[in-house]
Amino acid sequence: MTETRAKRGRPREFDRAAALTAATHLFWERGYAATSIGELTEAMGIRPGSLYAAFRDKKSLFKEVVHSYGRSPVGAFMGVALEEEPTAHAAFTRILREAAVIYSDPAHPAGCMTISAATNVTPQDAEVEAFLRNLRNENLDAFVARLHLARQAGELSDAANPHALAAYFATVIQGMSQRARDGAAAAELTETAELALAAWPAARH
Amino acid sequence: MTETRAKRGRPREFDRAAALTAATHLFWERGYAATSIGELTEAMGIRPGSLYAAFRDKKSLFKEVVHSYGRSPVGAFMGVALEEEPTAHAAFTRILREAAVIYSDPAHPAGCMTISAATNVTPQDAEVEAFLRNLRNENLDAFVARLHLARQAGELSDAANPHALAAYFATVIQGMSQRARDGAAAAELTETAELALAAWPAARH
DNA sequence: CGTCTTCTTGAGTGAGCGCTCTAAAATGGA
DNA sequence: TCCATTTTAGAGCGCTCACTCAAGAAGACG
Repeated sequence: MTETRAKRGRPREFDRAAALTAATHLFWERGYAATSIGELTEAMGIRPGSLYAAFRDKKSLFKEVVHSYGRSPVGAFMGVALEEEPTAHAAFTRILREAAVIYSDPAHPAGCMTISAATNVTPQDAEVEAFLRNLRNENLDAFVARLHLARQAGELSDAANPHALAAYFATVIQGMSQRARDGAAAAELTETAELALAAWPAARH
Repeated sequence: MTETRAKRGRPREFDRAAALTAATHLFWERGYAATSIGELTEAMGIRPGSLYAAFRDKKSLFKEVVHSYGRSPVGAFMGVALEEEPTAHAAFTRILREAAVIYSDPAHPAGCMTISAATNVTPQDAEVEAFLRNLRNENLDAFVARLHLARQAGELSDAANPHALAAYFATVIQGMSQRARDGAAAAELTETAELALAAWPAARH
């Protein structure tokens, strides 16, 4: 976070970004609650004291992991597609097709971390669960906003329901993440994406 | 399980079925790992010794909970629809519409327990995760089988892909469970279900 | 050099976990 | 009545958890 480089005192001996990447992999694979400080310190190559000095505590580390994940290509592809594609139909087509490939990419843990990393949680970790839930709902809001814009622009008929469509696509995406974690490969997820796109109202694209 | 009633020895003082229901509610709400023996015994109204005497251990209790859940209306509605409906289209239409209502029913925890109760799990609880994953994949297999039958019966064109369709519906259902746990109400889930049904190939129903 | 600041190390904290044990209590059968 | 059997209550087992602390190490600055 605070990247005030090389001031006074003993310099940090480990690569903070690399440690964050290692933590990301573990949290993504197992989720927040099922990942222990012991596993984290081992994967990050540091001792507990260093972890707490650099990242405050487990919750703060997790939140920073999620933020950096959200700025990575794998975590940001939806927002990028919404921005870059000229039409809503093109944006959601791209989102679903990319999700199929990204969620099943064996280069990293399956699925979307925001969707799956904090689903089974004790009451004292409820804050973490709510944190991810908010991100998911913000994403849904972005879908709704984009589809409202599309309707105003005439891409969708006035009869189309932006909220219903947005919720539908969010549902499919969350389901695809689950299927990826259950072992579904890119081929299956791509077929699912194509079928899901059949729900797009009117064929005027 | 073994319901050998009233043999010798001191009779059990608590209602085994009621205790199982209380455990179901907790596991459904929080998941396997985030539910402690202490919370279970309090909710079930018994002491740890009684729990272990009656249910063996935490894993066995959870598996029995899942089995009884699978035999309840809320847990068995998909299999029932697949059996009772004369056509695959009718079956999947009913499944999606019922899921919308059941997953968001405030009478019990949101979503499907089989989908959400063991997603963030430590390596030593991997068996529990695999147990639920197998149930999900068996459900997917049942979808595939039903759609194969439908194609043979001429309900679907030969060009239709039973596995792709089955995976698509499974994906939507798992996504609906997630959305329900994020607070989606029956109205939204029903809209999602109707949109999802638009993917059904050819309009010959 | 000495001092200040920060990081690293390794031991160790209290709390909560799943689970067990002992002894008393409650039944049926001999 | 007495014994065999099973359940109960309650204390407590060993272990792991997230987290802390004291002491030393490594740089910057005077």
